[in-house]
Amino acid sequence: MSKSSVSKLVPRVPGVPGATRRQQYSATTKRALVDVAEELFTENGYAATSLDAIVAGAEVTKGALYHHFSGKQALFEAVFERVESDAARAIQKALKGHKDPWEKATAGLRAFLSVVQEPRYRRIVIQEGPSVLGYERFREQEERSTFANVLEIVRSVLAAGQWDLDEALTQTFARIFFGAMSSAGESVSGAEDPVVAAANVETAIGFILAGFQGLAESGVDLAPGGPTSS
Amino acid sequence: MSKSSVSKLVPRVPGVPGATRRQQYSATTKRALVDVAEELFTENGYAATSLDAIVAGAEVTKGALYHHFSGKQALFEAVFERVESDAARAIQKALKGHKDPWEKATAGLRAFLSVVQEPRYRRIVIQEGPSVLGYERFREQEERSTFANVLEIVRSVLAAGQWDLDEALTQTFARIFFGAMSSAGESVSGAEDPVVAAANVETAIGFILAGFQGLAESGVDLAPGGPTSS
DNA sequence: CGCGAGTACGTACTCACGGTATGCCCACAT
DNA sequence: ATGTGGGCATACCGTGAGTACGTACTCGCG
Repeated sequence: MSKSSVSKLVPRVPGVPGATRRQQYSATTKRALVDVAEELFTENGYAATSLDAIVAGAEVTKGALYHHFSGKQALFEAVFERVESDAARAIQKALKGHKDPWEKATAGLRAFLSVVQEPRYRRIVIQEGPSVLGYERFREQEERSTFANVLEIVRSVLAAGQWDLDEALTQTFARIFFGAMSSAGESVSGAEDPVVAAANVETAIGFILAGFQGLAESGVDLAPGGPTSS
Repeated sequence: MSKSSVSKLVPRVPGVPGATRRQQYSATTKRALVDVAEELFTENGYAATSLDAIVAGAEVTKGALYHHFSGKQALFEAVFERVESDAARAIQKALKGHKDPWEKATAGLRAFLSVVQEPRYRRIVIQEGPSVLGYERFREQEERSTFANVLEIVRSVLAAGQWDLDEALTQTFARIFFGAMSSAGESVSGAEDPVVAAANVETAIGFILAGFQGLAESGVDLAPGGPTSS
């Protein structure tokens, strides 16, 4: 009863429904903190970025920071999650509209290559992520964002090849491709000419995919210890 | 003249030729520092390991540490280089004796998979390396050790397939495989049953290699934009 | 409209840790 | 035998993460 009329009693602000002024202000400073932290972490790295610099950039004090986050690492995690989810969204967007699994794969590849060239993704996710979060948390996070996309692509490709593998092997394939593309991303963003490097990567990966297609057409069976001639 | 009789004038110790007692003592403490640092870095990570703990473990003081190393990061680099060179040596040893490039590749794969399961390699090189050393230094180091081995394998495989690619594309292939194997190593060491996981990895990689062999036999040309059907 | 309550911060401090400055001691060359 | 410098120990400093506590303003209610 007393709650039913909340929408009238509490002052509302157009942008964010269901929030009081206090909550809005709070959310604003929290966002400012994450924004500034993302920028400074990307520029100077985690260790070299002091909380003082962050709160100064956000024009607040440490009291505010420690009100919203339990510490420096928690703040980093907030930044990390945002960068990761943005990346995952970008990739997912690129996947949409492709029905053919091979096209889907190349589209996903291109999207991933562009994501992996963003400074913030490189620095925060790839470079600092494992060290700051620890390997376990890092993998958990990736598992349900970027890696999930790769896994989906691999599934569709494997399905297209009429291969029916168990879950573990599928995951292994996905891991391998994920690592391959991460490394590929490095060779792109580290190159003096990223465009040429990106073309090389697409050629290389495309060639691997072509090998798969060839095997699919010739109806090779995929089982442990199978394909290798030894 | 005065130098010609050095071998008689300076006290020698059997184990290390050409070193005075002082130099030996010095080398011993330096080694102790690196040993303890490697252990603690592996256990608790870089940030969570204090210099006080290291010097206590090595039974020296910070004066000794700063005499041998310019700082914490320099000490880490010494540890890093040792772990990396050990890994490279192990892989190179596994490569010896194999003439057939495909056998060589699988042998290298197995060696790499075992290396990547060592806690110290995982923690110091993979997890902390990029963050502590920075991406540039990290890649420099890998370039001339572990990655060099992968590159060599890729070269021999490509040569066996009669493919003649330019340097950039070869490097790209090597990068991709390097990343693939790194990731594969994770899925092995992170699995509840590493033996099964390792078998899965070998199956997956073997399958990719089989795809290559298939393409090689059918004489596919490898050029930018070539193999993909799109 | 005021008023108690609690949220959202600000301020001032602590303490751990990386790094530095300085001095001592003993092996080593002469 | 002796000075000299390498090899280390000790004492100190600055920075920065985290904490304790104070304060003001918003909110919900009578």
